[in-house]
Amino acid sequence: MPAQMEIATSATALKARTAWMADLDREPLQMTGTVVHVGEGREIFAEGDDTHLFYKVISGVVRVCRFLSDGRRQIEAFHVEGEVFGFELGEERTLSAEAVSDCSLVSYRRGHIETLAKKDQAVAHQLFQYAMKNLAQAQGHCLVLGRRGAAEKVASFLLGWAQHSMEKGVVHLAMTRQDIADYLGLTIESVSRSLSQFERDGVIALPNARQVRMLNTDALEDLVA
Amino acid sequence: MPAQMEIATSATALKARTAWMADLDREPLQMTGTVVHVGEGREIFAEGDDTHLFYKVISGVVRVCRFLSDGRRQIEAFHVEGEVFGFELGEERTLSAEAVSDCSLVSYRRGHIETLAKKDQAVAHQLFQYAMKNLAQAQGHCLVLGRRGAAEKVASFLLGWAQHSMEKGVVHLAMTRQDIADYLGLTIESVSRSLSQFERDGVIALPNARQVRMLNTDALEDLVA
DNA sequence: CGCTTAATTGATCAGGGTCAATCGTGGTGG
DNA sequence: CCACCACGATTGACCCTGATCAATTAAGCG
Repeated sequence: MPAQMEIATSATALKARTAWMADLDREPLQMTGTVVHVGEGREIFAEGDDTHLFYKVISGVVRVCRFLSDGRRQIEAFHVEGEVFGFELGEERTLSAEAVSDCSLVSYRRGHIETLAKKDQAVAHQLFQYAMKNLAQAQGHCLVLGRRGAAEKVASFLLGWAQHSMEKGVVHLAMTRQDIADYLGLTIESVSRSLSQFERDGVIALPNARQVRMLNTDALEDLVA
Repeated sequence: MPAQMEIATSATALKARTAWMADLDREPLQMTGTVVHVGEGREIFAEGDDTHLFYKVISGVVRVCRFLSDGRRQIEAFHVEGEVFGFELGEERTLSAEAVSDCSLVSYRRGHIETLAKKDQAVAHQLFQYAMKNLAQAQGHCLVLGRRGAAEKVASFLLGWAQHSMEKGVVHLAMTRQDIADYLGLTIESVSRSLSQFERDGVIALPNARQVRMLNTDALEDLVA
């Protein structure tokens, strides 16, 4: 368990109705977790770690990834508020996770939740839903990775990310170009070039590297087809 | 529901201890399914279909895939004996499935199983396990798709497939080159060239297009790293 | 105000896509 | 039984996209 994660307070002690508790009634996991804060770039867990904890994102963005022996990195998924990540079948992790931005998470004890799930079918159902959500995400990711063109991939990523973090037509990218590249199986240069090209085509505007104004969503959707 | 699937017999009526029932005791889904046979190349379900059925493979190989509007196909996964496929979150399927070879499957009614799962935690747990298995598979697939080289991808596929169907050092490929290509995000030609190169390098032998004799597994594993 | 790191842009190159021809094999029908 | 056909697989030639290498710009931050 990484030292850089600071335990803020037990979730059970939290009285304030914060965002992650917004749907209390439909959230059987509510009372069982511990809130932790993780600074930008910090490790949440690493390949080879024990799998006895898993997490739910309260705020911030998390990347889950795998490293190849030659140093390349494949980002499996970005996780945002409300999403659960970090459960695996085996005892030992095959993936690692880091905070893309400062994050607040709830950590759950796997064994504890499994015990709960045995008694309470609502917990079991919730767990299953989270697993399925992640599965659907991974399958969508496969589709993007299988796509031929770099522009297609970047467009696909933009549209997907826009669904999370668009505000008045402006998407805030929490992650670096390198993160995007590692997510899409491209190089940083290809990502940059695709974005520049979109801007030249008047499809997006880039007020700064982290802000994308969506000018012509349809054009992107045509690309993704 | 495709007409080409012929219902053989209710699973509950099956007395013979066939392979798919081998681990009866650990299989809470055992008594609830219907056995169907699907001929090679036949559709099992299509994008847009209802999700009220899901399946378990008794024998044969199934491909689960998605079609892009321009006709390209991304194969999400190949499923073999013992694997479960075809459950999705929504009411409507986002994926289609076809028989790569003649298949025997058990189909389960989603609603029925969900009712069971509410009463029997063992069923719920089993379902969760299957979902997680598919998740792990999809994540592994992402890793392969993200890889740079064609040879790396093909090597990775061969090693993965060998774990299912190797027999005395010979792997039988149930699928065509096109299937492999669509699974790996390559063209048929690139797959063929990679295999030919492996053969020239003495890493494999290709007695015929569907048989691969593994001569130097280590060399392949080095490629995949 | 420099220093550091991220991002963009340009030039070149190689891997894989594309197009096309050939080979091989299994199935069918004369 | 064999000839032919159809389809999958292989091989070759060429081209294009994206990787690589390198230089420049931009943006935080002490």
